[in-house]
Amino acid sequence: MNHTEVAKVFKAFCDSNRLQIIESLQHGEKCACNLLEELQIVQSTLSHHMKILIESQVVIQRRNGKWTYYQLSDQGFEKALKLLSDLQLKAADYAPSCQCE
Amino acid sequence: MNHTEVAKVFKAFCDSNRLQIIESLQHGEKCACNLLEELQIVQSTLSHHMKILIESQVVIQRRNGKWTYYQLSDQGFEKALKLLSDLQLKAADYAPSCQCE
DNA sequence: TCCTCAAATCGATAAATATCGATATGATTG
DNA sequence: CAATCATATCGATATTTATCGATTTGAGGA
Repeated sequence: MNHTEVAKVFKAFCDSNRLQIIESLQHGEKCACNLLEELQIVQSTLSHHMKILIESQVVIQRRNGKWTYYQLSDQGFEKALKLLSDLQLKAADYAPSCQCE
Repeated sequence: MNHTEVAKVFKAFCDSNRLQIIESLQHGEKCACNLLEELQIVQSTLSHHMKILIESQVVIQRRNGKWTYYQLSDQGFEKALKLLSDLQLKAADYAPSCQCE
């Protein structure tokens, strides 16, 4: 996974509205209309954010007739958590400080 | 911690250059001059990214004379990991799907 | 004290992103 | 099939962010 793809995952958590959407989905599935009621944005803006959340894989969508339901993806979160912990300090092979001079 | 503050933490992981800096620091402390050699950016741009990384708390800096050293903060990463897992699905009190109709 | 050098800040510009209103798409209903 | 409704896409604009060159700041050394 290259840097651009990793960045795409964490982009999910870099916007206030997306964080609010994620929190709203913490307790289960919701349809777009419910999310729209809770947020101070119009429908096209919500659609934009949902697309980013789905691309980051932390949200999955399910269509039922003319309604679309969204829910958090445990798998997506595990993936993000793994990416994050992979970025952490590798204490085992800690190298000496650089010596500029 | 409000949404804007949470967003600030994850902003660290949303840019290719910052991800490269983090990876470069995985094996220990480095000074700005070393980072500058590795990246295809000028000094002022590096300084900009280091500021964002420090604000996100995943990097800490140490000044020694005229040199500045940067290293990853385990504490900062633990904080980010906790924030991320706190955003995850709360399976315990899973609510029924919304019923639009 | 003056000069040098590393890092931060400033100012300008380019690129990316968020937002909205309008329109298109695609499924359901009458 | 035509109308309706939920969602996606489009086009325009505003805001944010990344980037650079130039300047400032602040510590050391001559």
